[in-house]
Amino acid sequence: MTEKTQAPDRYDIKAVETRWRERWEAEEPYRADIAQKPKYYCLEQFPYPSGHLHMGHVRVYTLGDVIARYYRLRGYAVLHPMGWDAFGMPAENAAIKSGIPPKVSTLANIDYMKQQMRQMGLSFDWNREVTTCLPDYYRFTQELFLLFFERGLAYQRAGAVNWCPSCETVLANEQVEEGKCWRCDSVVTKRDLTQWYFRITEYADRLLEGLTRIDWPEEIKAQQTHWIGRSEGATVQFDLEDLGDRITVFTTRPDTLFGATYVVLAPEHPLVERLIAGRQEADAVRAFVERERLVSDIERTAETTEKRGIFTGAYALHPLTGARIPVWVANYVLVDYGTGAVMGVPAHDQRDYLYATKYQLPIPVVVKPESGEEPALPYVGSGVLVNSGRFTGMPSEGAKGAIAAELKALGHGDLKVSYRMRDWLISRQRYWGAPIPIVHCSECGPVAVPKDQLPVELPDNVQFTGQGASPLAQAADWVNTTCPRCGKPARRETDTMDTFVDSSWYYLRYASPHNTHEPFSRQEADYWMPVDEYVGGKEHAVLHLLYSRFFTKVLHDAGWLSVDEPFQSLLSQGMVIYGGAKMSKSKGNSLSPETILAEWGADATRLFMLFAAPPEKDFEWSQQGVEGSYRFLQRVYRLVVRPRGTGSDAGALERLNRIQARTIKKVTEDLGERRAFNTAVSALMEYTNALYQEIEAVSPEKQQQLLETLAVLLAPLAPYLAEELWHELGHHESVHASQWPSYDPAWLVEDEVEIALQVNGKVRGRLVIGAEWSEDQIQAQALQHESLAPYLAGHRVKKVVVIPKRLVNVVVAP
RNA sequence: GCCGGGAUGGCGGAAUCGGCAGACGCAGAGGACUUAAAAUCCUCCGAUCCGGAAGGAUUGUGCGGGUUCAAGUCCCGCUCCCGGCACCA
Repeated sequence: MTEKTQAPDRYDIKAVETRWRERWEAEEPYRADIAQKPKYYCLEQFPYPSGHLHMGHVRVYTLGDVIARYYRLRGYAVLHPMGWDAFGMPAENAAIKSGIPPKVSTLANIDYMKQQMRQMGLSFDWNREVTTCLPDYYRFTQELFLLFFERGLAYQRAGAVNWCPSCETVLANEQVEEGKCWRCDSVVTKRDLTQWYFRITEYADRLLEGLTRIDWPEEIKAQQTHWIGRSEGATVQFDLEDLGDRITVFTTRPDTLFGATYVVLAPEHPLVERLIAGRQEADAVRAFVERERLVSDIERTAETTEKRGIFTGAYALHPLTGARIPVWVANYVLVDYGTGAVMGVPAHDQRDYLYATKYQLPIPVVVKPESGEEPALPYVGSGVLVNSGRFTGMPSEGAKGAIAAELKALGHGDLKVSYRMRDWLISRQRYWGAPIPIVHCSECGPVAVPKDQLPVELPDNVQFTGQGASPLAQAADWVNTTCPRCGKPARRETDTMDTFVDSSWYYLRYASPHNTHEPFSRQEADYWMPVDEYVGGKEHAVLHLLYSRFFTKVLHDAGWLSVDEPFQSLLSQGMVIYGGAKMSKSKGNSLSPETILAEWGADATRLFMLFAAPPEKDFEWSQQGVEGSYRFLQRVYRLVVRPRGTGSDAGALERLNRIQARTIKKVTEDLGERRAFNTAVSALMEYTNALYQEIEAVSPEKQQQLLETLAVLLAPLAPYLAEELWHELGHHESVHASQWPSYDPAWLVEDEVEIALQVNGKVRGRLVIGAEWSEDQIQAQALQHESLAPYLAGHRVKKVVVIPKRLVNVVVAP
């Protein structure tokens, strides 16, 4: 009995999804075009093509897709593109193992992942796909490098850098987490190397200021603010006794200057060697410096590490008192923050206090609390200056400026702002990245490759050994070239760029993906930018998200762009959890999107991810949970296709009109403003339940209209089923090209409301009131209501609070 | 230590501007349909107590205070959990 005369009670997910996927791909309904209507740029962070989507990708692309589909239905010109962050080490490491060239494996991975995205029903405009490892993209990455170079924002510098021994390359500061490589977790060591940097510190204040103008989660803004680490203070210069030199320190507490009893240099400070030359302390200091240099960064910068130091034998002169104070070298001073030197003020700094106690240096108090009592040491608060020459008696806050001014007048210091953030180290000693477009000439130095010679393409004939320097260095016929300026023999730069450079501007390339003569056109970028909603993970809070803001500001300054912030709003989604923990292969709790999509289909998978938690919270996958979403979709399907009776019950019609209006309003707000997709889904469930209750009591025309509303509201969330229902309802165009429903606000106004009757705040009864009732009328009815009688009898009514449409609270004396 | 976020039934979560806590779903219980099961449909479902039941009382949003007619929501003081930073002068 396979014969089916009635509508089936379930739909075949695979058949439905295949049918519409094929049609959508043929018709390309998601092409973004500049149009005479408001634009909406919805972007999700593009993936590294590892070979397979993971559940985190499924979540982030679902969230973005809902937003994109919603705004399309609202009539916006929507840009919703996708691409590939395709340079990076995994492909190169795979090449070392397997011999398959990175380009080959990467492009194959892209093909597979693209097919997975198509299966998920994601509404990307594939005509705008960008792939950062292809020359038609990275030639512009190189062009942007040259722009930075011309503007003095890209420069080479020698110095100690972070080196990941496992990745065989250097890392930027942002890419070292607790002393370990962000990618592979190896302990990072130091190397002295000449490397390329982007001068992001020049934009520190603008990066801070911009945060006040964008709609990002507090959490992410706080992380960036802290990373930038702006700190207002002063420099103070201490002349060295018997030497022509001076030591410059940075302090945030110039008010405590009179309490400085010693000066400390970082072990790596360039002055150390000059200070000790010829002194009896020299050998001991050198030995100390050598020892400290070997200590790893994690240990070196841990707060709990014991403070160790050594006296250099040299003395400095206090700039205001002229006192002789000893110069030390100590492990707790960092060479790359401030000036790499500090003044030791033991009474008013925790670290200096510990140090001075250990080495028996004097600890004079120069700030006392307002109350005048003796402070417990170290006293790091503000107060009034004591023992501070002519500044004695001054409040410490005011003394900061006064002392800095005095120093400036004497030529011994000035006000100064320091930042924690360092310049961005972008060189990588790896093959699979965009080559830095520079030629090194022995006559002219580093010379920019002229624009018309871009791209500097990666050579194919290289060996991947994973050893030593960039594999590019071994490609002799590639490395050896001529100087673009003088024509003499020269060598190409063999380092490639950090892949974060590629991803710092991809959102602009989407505006002009086929432009062959510039990275993007200003006219197109100005139409689409800024990104209205950017969806991605929190792990990029100070990496990609900071770098992209920096790029946008530089391009704005160069006149290439009108905006100076790339991402107006940021939706930062939580992790996908399974079995109580973040998924990982090592924990054996990973879920494969392939299996899940095959079992439940894209719609149920999407719907469950949206329903089970708000976007920014972690989301736990559960088998029973996705079953619930699957059941709901089947229930909706049955509601639409099953044979239904009809009727003309005026009460039912009114109730259905009301819930229809309420649902449209709720789903509109939840998708559009609140991004509360979980409550949007629950509203649709309630609507569906209500339709089940009494849709048969109204006319066929009203039924059609109620169900059409359901299909359109469901379209952003479950695009395949919505399309199927839309066609079941007799339409021939796509539901995704239809219009978001509107509602008559009159239906939101209830003409009868049940309110709570409280006595002393406790609910004791209920009362149905008419919308037109006055407060007096409500109060009168409430007071005579029989349910309150036992509670009012024998008590004096002190007060009656009437909240229209909510409750009446009668306050009685005990 | 500092910064940010959080804590609500057995579970995920809702309560958007101080106004009836627990929407919606999951799990569970009962019932209908079925030869049976699945599926589906209907009902119940914070805790404690009273009651045969209908119903009622008390209590309840991490803890302790406070403001208010009214607090999950506001204020003060804590506890614990998650995330970030961590000798940054």
